[in-house]
Amino acid sequence: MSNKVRVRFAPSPTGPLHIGGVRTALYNYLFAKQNGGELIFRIEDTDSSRFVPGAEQYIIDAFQWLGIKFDEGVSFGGDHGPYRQSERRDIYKKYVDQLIDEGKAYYAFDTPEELEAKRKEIENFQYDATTRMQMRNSLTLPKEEVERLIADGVQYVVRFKIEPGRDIHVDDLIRGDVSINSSVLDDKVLFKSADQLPTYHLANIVDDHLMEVSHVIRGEEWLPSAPLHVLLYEAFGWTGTMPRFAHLPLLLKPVGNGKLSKRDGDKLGFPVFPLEWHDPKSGEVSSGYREQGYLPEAVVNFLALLGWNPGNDQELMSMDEMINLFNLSKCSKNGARFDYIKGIWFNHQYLLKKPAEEWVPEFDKILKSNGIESTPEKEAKVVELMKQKVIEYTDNLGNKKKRNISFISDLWPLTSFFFVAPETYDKEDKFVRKNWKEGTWQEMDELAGVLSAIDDFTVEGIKDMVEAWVEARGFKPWNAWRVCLVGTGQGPDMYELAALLGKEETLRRMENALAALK
RNA sequence: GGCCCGUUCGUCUAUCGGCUAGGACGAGAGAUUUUCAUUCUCUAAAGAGGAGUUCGACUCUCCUACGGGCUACCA
Repeated sequence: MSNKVRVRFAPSPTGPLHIGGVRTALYNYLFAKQNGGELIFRIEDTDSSRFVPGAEQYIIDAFQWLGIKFDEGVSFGGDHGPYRQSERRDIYKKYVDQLIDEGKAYYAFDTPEELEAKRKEIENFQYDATTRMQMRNSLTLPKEEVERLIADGVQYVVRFKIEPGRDIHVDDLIRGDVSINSSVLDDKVLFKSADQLPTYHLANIVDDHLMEVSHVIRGEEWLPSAPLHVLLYEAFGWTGTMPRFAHLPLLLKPVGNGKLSKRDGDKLGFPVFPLEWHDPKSGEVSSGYREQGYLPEAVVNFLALLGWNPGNDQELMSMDEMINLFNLSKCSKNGARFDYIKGIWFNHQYLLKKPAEEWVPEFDKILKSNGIESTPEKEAKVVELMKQKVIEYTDNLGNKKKRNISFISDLWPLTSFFFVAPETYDKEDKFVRKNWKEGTWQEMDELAGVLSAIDDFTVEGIKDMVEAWVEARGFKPWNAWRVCLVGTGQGPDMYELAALLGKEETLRRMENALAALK
């Protein structure tokens, strides 16, 4: 085997991809790319009862959206296939038989009912060296009977025969040496009778070996079975090419105890899946980061920092930077609470970095959903407005104003005044009540006159004229003026606002307001 | 219950024996402001507890507590 770094992400197609799985895949990707290696996409569909149609495609789509690219695997090709475990039955059969022939595994005929009875009979029952001789298997039954049972088509599983009393060491890249005594391990089922497929453990080892996987980077939930996997490598005589292990800490609930689950998302209102998922059976819809308006770069950056950091204070990183900086030994060992609030902040940061033009398509959708059809004329204005905003929002252009935009959709309440003129004026509006007093009408009537006389209807042009008038008359017209143009206390600076609306629209709104608020 | 892993501000984390324990999110306060909001500045906020090793421990060891995971013919 070459020394090439080859890692894999191997989900089971049992539903939408959990955000924790996304992070695991991301770390695999970063590690592979940093080392000039390859990332494999393998589908572990050895549990036929949990198979969910559409899940596989969902996972592929999710990674595409996130910008995590695979080098080979299901839908990506490669010469280590097939990459779907359900298509590798013959391969597994061969290796299982090998273990049986060598006496490292055995047939077990115990029915689920018998096992259940045993569990009731013996407290903390475990199928292992202490109990297997009491069970019905090829170690206790005469050879002839075993052959007869098999010939009769009696259901059996294949169990791994674990020799007790050995300390097994797993050299984990994140946790260091983890050791466990083989006596606490049970004789794991390697091959299931129910669907005639191997269990995860067997398929995993065989595939990783055959696919020349060099590093296994996976969630901490696999740590307890890592010693079993080491034993399997030994049993096959593959110790020399055994991959290195790295077990990642888990993502925990934002509040309360336990690991992050779909329920938490529902309860606190954040997605736990990258893409929206429509469950084919229940019809239930689960929200996705993409549909909620998150940018893939933000999601990736946010997730990367949940369990890893570059060792300094840097938080905003592009994928390339992360590939550069990633380091398994800088991964934390303890579980990370899923702080979705910070995820929103990341989105905010990435949104500000995006050129205004790139906001337009998304914003356009929001306009449409609010009944604003984009005419060519309006389209141009949208872009202009957004550019204006981005300039405001971005420090380096010297503007002191910024707005808290975390999602494109946040733009609507902030800009709706531009697209929707106030037709009726709500006199009970707190802002209107406060700023529309005796005499205001006359002032605004006067202001309308001033505005109509302005030829240079730009921020500067309006400002010059209005300020001169303000100076001469000695009152502050801004809030009342805002009532006229917006109808309430929203929007940018008044000069900016008027310039944005244009002379025609500004005067139209002044007229409307004067008529409505007489 | 058994086994394994972990434990620094509310949260994510920095520190790889020298710490006045740093940053970010969030929170609070003040300032700015032509509305809403921003922006700026500031503040509060942590080494689970107990033993040991050491000149010195957040960093190493052990115990306890707590948290997490696993304990299926699921992955």
